[in-house]
Amino acid sequence: MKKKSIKDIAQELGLSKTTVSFVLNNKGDEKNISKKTQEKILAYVREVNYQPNQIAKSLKKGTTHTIGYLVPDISNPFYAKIGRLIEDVLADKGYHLLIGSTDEKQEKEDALLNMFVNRQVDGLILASTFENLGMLKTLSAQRFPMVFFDREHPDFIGNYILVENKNAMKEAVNTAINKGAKKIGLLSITPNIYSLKLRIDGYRESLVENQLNVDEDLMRIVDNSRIKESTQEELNYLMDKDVDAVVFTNNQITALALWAMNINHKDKIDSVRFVSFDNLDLFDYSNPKVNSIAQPIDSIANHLVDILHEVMQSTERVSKRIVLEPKLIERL
Amino acid sequence: MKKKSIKDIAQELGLSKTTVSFVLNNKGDEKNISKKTQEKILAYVREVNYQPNQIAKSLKKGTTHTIGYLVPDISNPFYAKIGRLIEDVLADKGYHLLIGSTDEKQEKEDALLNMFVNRQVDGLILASTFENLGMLKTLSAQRFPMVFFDREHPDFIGNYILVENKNAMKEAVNTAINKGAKKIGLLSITPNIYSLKLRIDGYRESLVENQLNVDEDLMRIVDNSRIKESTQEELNYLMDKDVDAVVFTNNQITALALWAMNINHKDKIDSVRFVSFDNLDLFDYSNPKVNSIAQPIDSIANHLVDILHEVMQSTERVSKRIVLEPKLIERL
DNA sequence: TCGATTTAGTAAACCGATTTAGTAAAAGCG
DNA sequence: CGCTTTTACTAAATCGGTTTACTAAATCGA
Repeated sequence: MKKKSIKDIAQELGLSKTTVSFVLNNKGDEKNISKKTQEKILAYVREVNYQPNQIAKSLKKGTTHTIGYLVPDISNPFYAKIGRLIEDVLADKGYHLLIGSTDEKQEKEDALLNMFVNRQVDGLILASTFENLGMLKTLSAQRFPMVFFDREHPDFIGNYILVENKNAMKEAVNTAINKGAKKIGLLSITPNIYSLKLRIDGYRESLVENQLNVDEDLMRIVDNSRIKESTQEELNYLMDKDVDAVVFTNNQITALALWAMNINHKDKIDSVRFVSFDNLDLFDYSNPKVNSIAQPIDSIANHLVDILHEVMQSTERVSKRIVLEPKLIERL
Repeated sequence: MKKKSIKDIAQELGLSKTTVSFVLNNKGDEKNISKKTQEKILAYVREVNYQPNQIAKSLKKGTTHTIGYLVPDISNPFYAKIGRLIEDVLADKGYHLLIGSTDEKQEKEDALLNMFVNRQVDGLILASTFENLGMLKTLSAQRFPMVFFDREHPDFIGNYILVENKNAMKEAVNTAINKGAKKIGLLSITPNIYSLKLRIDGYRESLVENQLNVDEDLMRIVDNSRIKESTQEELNYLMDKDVDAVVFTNNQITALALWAMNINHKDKIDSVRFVSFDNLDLFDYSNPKVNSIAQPIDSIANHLVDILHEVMQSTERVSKRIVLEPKLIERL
């Protein structure tokens, strides 16, 4: 009992494939198929629960109703949540997600981009590492529908949904200073991404504005390839220097620092102030609590889908850059 | 400059589609295509960076190298992590993931299953709610390659990768009792899933074995449809009853309870003992800390892919049920 | 030297849908 | 009644690959 094709249906009803196809695509009236025949087809199709082969459809139509979602790591809560929100919005429109995690590695990103293109996805939503602009520029030149988020590259023009990085970080650090912080360290993953640089700039500017000493030695960059151990080491370094606050440039490093803090510096948990770019629910009940800059994920997801949809429709080139305001969540 | 097809390549080289296809599929030698021609084709293909259309390939071959991943919520850290691990293992084999979240809703699950089948995925990895056995049984009867995890249904025979639920929970509760807990509450999402029932059974059995009073009133089921508020209410209830430990049946509810605890019962944080089925990294630095039953996610992911692969290869029906041992992580 | 085999390749069918271009019969019209 | 139009439907091409069945030329073997 293999799956029925439209050809089978047509044969069994003594009609042509064409007629059946027309009716199934709601073109029965337009194509002058009699009500009776339409009814007959629909009834039969319902009876045998015929399901059209989407692959065949895609081949002919050149559209797959599939969107590629390319991020550094789908299991990072930020990307996972955005992914989930996008999934829901897209599902309403009949689109589904093919996913790919790059681990920030260019080869993986390139391979995945190729994979997406060969599978004829209708569009891409991506948090690219922007290490290989060539490939992205080629796609862009071909008008391949793409919308970027979370990260941007100044040399790449495209559709971006971003959040304000520098000012949000500045404001968050200002708040920490107002609450009494005087010696503020920074912990970041390697800032190969422009957004991270901006976040670090925000930290710097806040210190300057508040006439605090900008000490490069308190700005620690962890080694991405051994991120857990490296975070622990760098946090230890900062705690040894007796900082009274630590600023983190993304949620991943904050979570790791929380872990390290509970292992090595339980005594200082109540005396140090954590500030994180990106929010995590757990900051509500972590030890220590964390002040965080929460990206408006619902809004990001909605904009991503809206813009992508717009790009997929329109024939002209569109390049929108939408910058959303994150929200500072104060917990201590 | 539209994408080149194999037909274009053939024309441009003065060869037939057949020859080009043979060479591109490494059948050049077998099909007696001369070395010279093979070289010519390969060189040209490299030069113009020809990428075969996977959709066309899929249509002809009847295989898409795509696996469907169906879970209640891809943004739940447990499913997200398993998803990520599976993604990596599958990518090595040239497979990629199409995802779908069900929100535990049967209609969504059915729609997604249909979607997966119509898109001709080669296999499914699923944490089903098992509310509509009909659809699953139909697929199973058609030998559709499926592997289930996280949840099982006693009336459905299939491939399962599970963890020991009852005994693991019993052991975890035993440990809490040994450390001094005497009045132990339980908080669970609606246990419509067999695994959850088993976890609750484990809790019960531990109480019985330790001659503690089994008080149904201390076993609180939250309302899934307003899970956040309901968890808060039920936690309040338990705290009012002065329990000295709370057992949670999955990570989602534990995280919510941690949040509620920090809002309403800060004073009791150090005097209450949390035990959670499912681990979360954050339990290392949450307030309070949480003893958890960690599922062996790497092992689960590897088994899922292994078994799925096996099922996809073999023509006979296979039904394996693999039960892995979770690990108790003691943090307090 | 002549039939058999090997070499090197191709034409055409096929996967399962959509879509264009067309036809035969019925209906409309003056 | 004869011509046009409409109705109701279909044959065949197409999307871009793979695969089967075939052929012409070169080589082999006795």
